Amino acid sequence: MTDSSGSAAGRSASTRATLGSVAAMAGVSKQTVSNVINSPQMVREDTAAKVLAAIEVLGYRPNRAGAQLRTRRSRVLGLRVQNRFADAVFDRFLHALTDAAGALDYRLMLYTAADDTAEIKAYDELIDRWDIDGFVLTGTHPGDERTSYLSRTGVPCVTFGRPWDDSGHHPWVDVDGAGGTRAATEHLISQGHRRIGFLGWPDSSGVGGDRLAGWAAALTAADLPLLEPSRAVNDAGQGRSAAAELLDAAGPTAIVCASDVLALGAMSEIAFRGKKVGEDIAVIGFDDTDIAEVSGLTSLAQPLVDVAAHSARLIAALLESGSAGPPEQVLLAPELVIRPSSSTPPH
Amino acid sequence: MTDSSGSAAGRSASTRATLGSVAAMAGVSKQTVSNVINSPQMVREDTAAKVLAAIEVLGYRPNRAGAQLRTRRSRVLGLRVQNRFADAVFDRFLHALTDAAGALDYRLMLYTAADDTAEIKAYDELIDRWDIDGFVLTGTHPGDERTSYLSRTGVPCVTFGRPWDDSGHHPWVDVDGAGGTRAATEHLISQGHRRIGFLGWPDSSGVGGDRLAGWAAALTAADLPLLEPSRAVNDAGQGRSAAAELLDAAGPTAIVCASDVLALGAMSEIAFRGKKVGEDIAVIGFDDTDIAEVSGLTSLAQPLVDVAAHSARLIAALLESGSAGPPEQVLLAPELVIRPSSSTPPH
DNA sequence: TCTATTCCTTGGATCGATCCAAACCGGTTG
DNA sequence: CAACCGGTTTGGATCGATCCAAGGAATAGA
Repeated sequence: MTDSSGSAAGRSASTRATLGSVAAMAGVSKQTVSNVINSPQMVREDTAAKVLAAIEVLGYRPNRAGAQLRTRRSRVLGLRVQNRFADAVFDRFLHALTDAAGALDYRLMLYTAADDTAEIKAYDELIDRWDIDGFVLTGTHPGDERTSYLSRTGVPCVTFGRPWDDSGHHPWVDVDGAGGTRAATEHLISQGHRRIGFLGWPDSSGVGGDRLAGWAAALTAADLPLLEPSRAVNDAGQGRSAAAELLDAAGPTAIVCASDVLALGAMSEIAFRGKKVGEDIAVIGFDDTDIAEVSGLTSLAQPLVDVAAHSARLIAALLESGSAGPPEQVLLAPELVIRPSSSTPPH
Repeated sequence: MTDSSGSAAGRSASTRATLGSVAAMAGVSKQTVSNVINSPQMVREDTAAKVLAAIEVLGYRPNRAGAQLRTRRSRVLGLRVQNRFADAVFDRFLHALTDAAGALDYRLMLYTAADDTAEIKAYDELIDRWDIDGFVLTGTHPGDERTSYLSRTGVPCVTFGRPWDDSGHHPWVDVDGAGGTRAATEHLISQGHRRIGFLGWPDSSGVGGDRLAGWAAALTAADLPLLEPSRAVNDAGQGRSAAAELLDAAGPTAIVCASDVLALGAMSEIAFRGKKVGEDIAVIGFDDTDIAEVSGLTSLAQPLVDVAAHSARLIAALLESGSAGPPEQVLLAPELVIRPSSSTPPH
């Protein structure tokens, strides 16, 4: 041990520092070294100093595998990635969550599953074989069986997305879609718009219904007409056709959309008709993706960094102190980012 | 499976099946059970049958933590996620890699790092503390110190992206950018274009230089003029200004771009000038992102599923059989997806 | 001085798997 | 009949950490 370099850089794999080697060097027992690291308050200061010096010299880093074997805790969280096409919101959430979990000394392990049934099947294996401590679930929807399965088996989880049927017995974090579309609609009303349409998804339960509800609430509160919403799956082409119907049927001067992708469809239809987005017909999207930024589209930005931070905090709390009291539930407001597509009053 | 009590669903945490409990039930030693799983050829058939029956009944799943402690192998790969803005190509790669690695019984663990230096600092910790077996690196560039650091410390890695300075002593997978832009340029030439410009990135080494080179090669081969390339960072706004310069300075009838984002900038500038993309001036992008799909932009699709499959295969080979012979290097061709932005001949 | 109490420290068992060397076994072979 | 053999099987040590119960030293009270 004359060689001071304990780091991976300067040594061969055989000379990794262990709890035992640190203990030997500091002249104490392994348990004391462990206490210095895990329960510093129960070791005398001078002893701790000796141990810390040894840790420093040897470049000791506690190894997870050993601890994990004893404690049955891996400090690893599972996150499913959809194998369908990339979803900008999910991907930004994933990045933020990696950061937020890392700050609490948790790591993310990825897995794929074709659908919820496959995901539920994967849980047992991930838990038994890989010792995953808990899960962060996304894309909750009415009839979601994943959370009930997990709570039945006693596996901690947090969801990004509220439970849409029962109140749920797990902590969750979500973005207030209704609040967002309501703010968007009120912004349009304050600009002078009176005929404001909604372009949403076919499924009016869950997220889609929430966003629709905010639009409807704002109009009702302002005593304005509720034009029949138009619906399309989340695709620019479909969105464009649906926008065409909406324009023909109801003649709105502004359209609130359930997503940026639908908004993009609406904008192309408007441009195709020789009208100008913003000047002739206002459009507002949801998610504040690249699409919004490059096309000057007003949109609702989800506070994904905060969502991730809360998610990490909630599951860490669940794992470390168990569930004391009712699960915490966090609802965050999206931010309306105003761009040219909605900043001109109607003529 | 008449009784599901072996699965996580039907049991309390205390009754997990272990190698020992399987051995006891089958009336053999732990080692024999281990052999049935890891070296089936060295156990007699009737013994194996007994053991397999016990495994089935108990729902036994070998636990990684124990194996990992002994073998120093975790079957976990590290992948860095950028905490800068989301990158559609990276995200699709991540999804595909999770799948591909999973098929080989490897899992992905994520980590973040602000820059390469921070990433190098993170390696030691990830290896010592979390027992990560190897890394999949993305975004290689000239002067990249990560791979040399890893090879110096003997940690296996594969890169998505070729090494841009030396030939590298590690396996890699990359997409042939030059081949792609060359094909794109040849497609434009076959449409009748003669003045074809290039809108690229400021940095002409690495990926950007590769894509530029393909364009130049096609023009040289066809004996057409090499218009001065225009350059901008990867942003639609910057791309638009650079496109304006290019249009003013060289009067091209077609523009090959280093990315879809730049192409989007070019398209807005063209539209702003009252010209039509495709009919008046052709544009081709790179990456085949959502942008391309929704705006009818011809683009080069990177075969990310194949890239991921090769990456997983190469690092698995490195981990399982060590490096026998020179590292394998895979170069895949992107696919030209033709859309309206380039399908009309120039007038 | 002696015991009680608190605070700190220690040795040994343990988690679940794999590695290793030795034992076993039915069947040749010298 | 003993030595030998390859193919199987076994017990015990081991990886690196934590849990547990007991040991020891210092302080306080009797």
